[in-house]
Amino acid sequence: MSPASISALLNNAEQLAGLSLGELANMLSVVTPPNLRRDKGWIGQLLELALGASAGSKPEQDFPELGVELKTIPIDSRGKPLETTFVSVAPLIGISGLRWQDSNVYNKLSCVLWIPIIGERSLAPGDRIIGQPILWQPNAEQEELLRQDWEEIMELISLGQVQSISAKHGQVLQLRPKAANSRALTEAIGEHGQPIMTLPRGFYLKTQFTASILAQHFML
DNA sequence: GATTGATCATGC
DNA sequence: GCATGATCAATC
Repeated sequence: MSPASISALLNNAEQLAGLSLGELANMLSVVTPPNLRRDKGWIGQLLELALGASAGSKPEQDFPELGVELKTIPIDSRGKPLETTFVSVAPLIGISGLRWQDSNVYNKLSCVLWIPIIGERSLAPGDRIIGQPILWQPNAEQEELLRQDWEEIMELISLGQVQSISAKHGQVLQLRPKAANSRALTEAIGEHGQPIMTLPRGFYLKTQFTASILAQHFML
């Protein structure tokens, strides 16, 4: 089921455009939940199944042979993203000397197949519509913004300032909790260089940034 | 209404 | 707990 080339993958994704998620779920014999409250990853997993992404929880791209990451993005009827986009968990220890080009963020964002999902929050998941896919690679300006934010955040983490980093840091990339709940803990660097336990964090793309990516392609 | 911190499901 | 897939929901 895994596509042999990027063009095949893109073609497959284009065939899905216009379908509702309920229709796609029926085709795949998947049950459509009434809401996403307990199924937050349902849309992403449905599209992974439909496009033949290698399942599993490996810290890799969805199509490692193609070097492509698959991401669904919820948008309203005007094409504006409704949510930030999760990229990857942030390493909090063992990060000295880690370079931007060796980071998980760089790897995952080097080539992304965006699948817009059209529908307001109030619309039932099964009634939301799959939009036209966008194959994106960051241009020089976008990569520079990402790199700057990543380096600033990672430096603060390495200096033991992780607990002072809020979602306000960064222009396009932000660091926010990424955990089962607020009681989850993981090891990090304290302000005096000592080990501390803190909330696991993840990197997210701000909506303004993803909106610019979508706008860039809508104008083509 | 946008943003930020919190949370849900699943398979190791 | 970590990594996958994200959205929820209280607060600003």
